[in-house]
Amino acid sequence: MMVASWNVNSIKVRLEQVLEWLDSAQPDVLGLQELKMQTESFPVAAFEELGYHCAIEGQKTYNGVALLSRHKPEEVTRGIPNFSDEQKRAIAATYKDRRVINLYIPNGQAVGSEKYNYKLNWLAALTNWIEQELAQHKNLIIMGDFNIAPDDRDVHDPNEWQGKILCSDAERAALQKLLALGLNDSFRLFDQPAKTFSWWDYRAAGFRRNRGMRIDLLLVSDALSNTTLASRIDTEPRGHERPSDHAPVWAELS
DNA sequence: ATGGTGGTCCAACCA
Repeated sequence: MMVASWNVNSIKVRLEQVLEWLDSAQPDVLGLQELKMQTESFPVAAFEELGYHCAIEGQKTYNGVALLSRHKPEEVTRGIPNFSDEQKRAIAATYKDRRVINLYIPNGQAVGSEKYNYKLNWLAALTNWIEQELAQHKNLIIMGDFNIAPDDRDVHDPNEWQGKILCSDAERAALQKLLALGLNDSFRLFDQPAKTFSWWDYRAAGFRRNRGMRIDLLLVSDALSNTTLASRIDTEPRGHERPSDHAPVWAELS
């Protein structure tokens, strides 16, 4: 089973690139973030033609997440239960014996800002929810744009980013608290090349200079860690014309 | 040099 995650930064602009990637990579599940489109406008027919079901949580202009899948989604959950949020950032579904959660975690703008506090509150609500999900679903996969670089290996220049947004102690501690529930960063279950990133700023030729961060993650529950066969980042689409600023990340599970 | 690019949607916000 191949699972993948991609922040597409507008599904309208990136539709052809996503269809092309699905056709070549053939994942069983693909989580998309930053649709920037209302649910009713989502191009369902284009994905159904490739044999994918769609579960969508969209909104106008900002945010928005979707799960595309070979199998029919069951038990679809939209948003974090019992957490009031205008911003559409979470969707979950069950496929056979596996629960998949797709997240677009808030960016947080700058440490100490109002958006940063929203991010930390969001992460606290997420952790409460995931604790409940894990109690019900041993086989849990959490994917998405976490907007957190787990540690300094995931940052092109750790000194430059020390204590800044995506790297601050409180964000990293929140991620560690989530992992401590019984989840694993699938990428780090394997040897990986140094300086492997999933996001590069559009500005200042970030991709060409590999000034990136690894902020797109695929977490697998303890029950699934021994069944995880590979976890990679496909940087190829980031070099396309009119690319998303994020690359797709994927994992293969037995 | 404290910017820069890109998406949404047309002024200003978000990343």
